[in-house]
Amino acid sequence: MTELLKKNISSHISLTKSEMEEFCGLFQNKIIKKKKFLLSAGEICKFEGFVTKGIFRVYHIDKSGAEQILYFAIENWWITDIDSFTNERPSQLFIEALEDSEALLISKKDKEFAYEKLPKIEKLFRVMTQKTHVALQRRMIDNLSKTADQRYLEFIEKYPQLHQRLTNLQIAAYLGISHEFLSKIRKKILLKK
Amino acid sequence: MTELLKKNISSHISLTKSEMEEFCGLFQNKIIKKKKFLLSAGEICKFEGFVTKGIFRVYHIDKSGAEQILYFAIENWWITDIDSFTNERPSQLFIEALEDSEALLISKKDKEFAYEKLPKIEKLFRVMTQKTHVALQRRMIDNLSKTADQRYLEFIEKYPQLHQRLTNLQIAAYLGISHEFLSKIRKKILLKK
DNA sequence: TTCATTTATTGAACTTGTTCAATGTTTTTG
DNA sequence: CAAAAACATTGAACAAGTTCAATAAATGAA
Repeated sequence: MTELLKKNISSHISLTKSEMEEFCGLFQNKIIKKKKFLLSAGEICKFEGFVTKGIFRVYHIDKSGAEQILYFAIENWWITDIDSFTNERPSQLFIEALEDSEALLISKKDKEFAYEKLPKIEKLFRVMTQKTHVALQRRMIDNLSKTADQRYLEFIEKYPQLHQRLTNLQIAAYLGISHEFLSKIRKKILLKK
Repeated sequence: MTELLKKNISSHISLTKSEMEEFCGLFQNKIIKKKKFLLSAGEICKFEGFVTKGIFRVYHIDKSGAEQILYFAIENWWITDIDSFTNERPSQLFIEALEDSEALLISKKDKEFAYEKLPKIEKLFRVMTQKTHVALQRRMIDNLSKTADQRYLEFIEKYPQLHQRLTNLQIAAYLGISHEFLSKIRKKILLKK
């Protein structure tokens, strides 16, 4: 059940077999049905999770009720509200399953235990956070400099497997545009082909 | 000379006096004159830096020649191109001093030495990267959901000391709008007061 | 299968933001 | 100090993106 997790960890750092077993033993499998929430705004995020099945969206709802999708997570991706989890403060985010999904969760206490006992775990999360940060920097630059057309085209090119599983409403909330405008962009692209 | 650095580190983790001395001893002071570059796109970023004087801008130039500012760094902030530094690949970013500035720099080799010898340093950079990442997530959400007016007002409110040292061109490049439009926003705000 | 709900498309009017060009202001630098 | 360079403002025309409302299409639940 933790095969995918082990493979993921191995892609970042190297652990001995027993270290790997010990660390992965700290995770608990959780099944989340479509449209159910792993986290809601206002709660304190009690877990860091690794997706083994399905797909999640991590999003924010602003004062006017509009949704902004921070990221999607499919199999082999990690999910958490890093701010709420590390600082134990109420989350501003929602994490919702978009399909029947499963994730392996680790609690804060167990994660801290791992940091103490296995120094390489500290490295694992440093490296992963760095990579996530680099990706977000790129997205930030793209959002500052590119039109919605370009961002949409690059999104479907970069995540072909992902965009097929999403509605246009969700993609629009990720790109930061209205779904009506996304519909117009899609039409324009179709006409050009 | 490393007083500010020590204080900064202490705000994230606790080190013994000798650990602190050893780690801080790995940094070299560098003076960068106004309009000079600490890093240019195409180069491999050889340092991670801590600003002790002045101000830097970290920015990207896109294909059409427009600049997007990823962040500013004043005294007590860290600067690097984390992607180029960790993966030793050509940078896409420029780091330029906007005033006569100084920074304490650590090389990759010395930083890796510190990771090996002082496990707490691993924690230091994990924690710092997490905080930076949380801040960038917030900025991403703001950029997806707020108008330029709101983003400008929040910027000057959040960084009052910073915005006074910047030109409107630089603030516009950070907010992702043209400087002409920023000028119009400023006028509108003045009229309202 | 059918009815209800969610999702997608379209058009028209509107708002936000850009571009370009001209002009004035401030800052640098020789 | 004077000249040059960089910065800021403004207006007009335009492009990008939103909002609202109507309709069609797809999906899901009973």
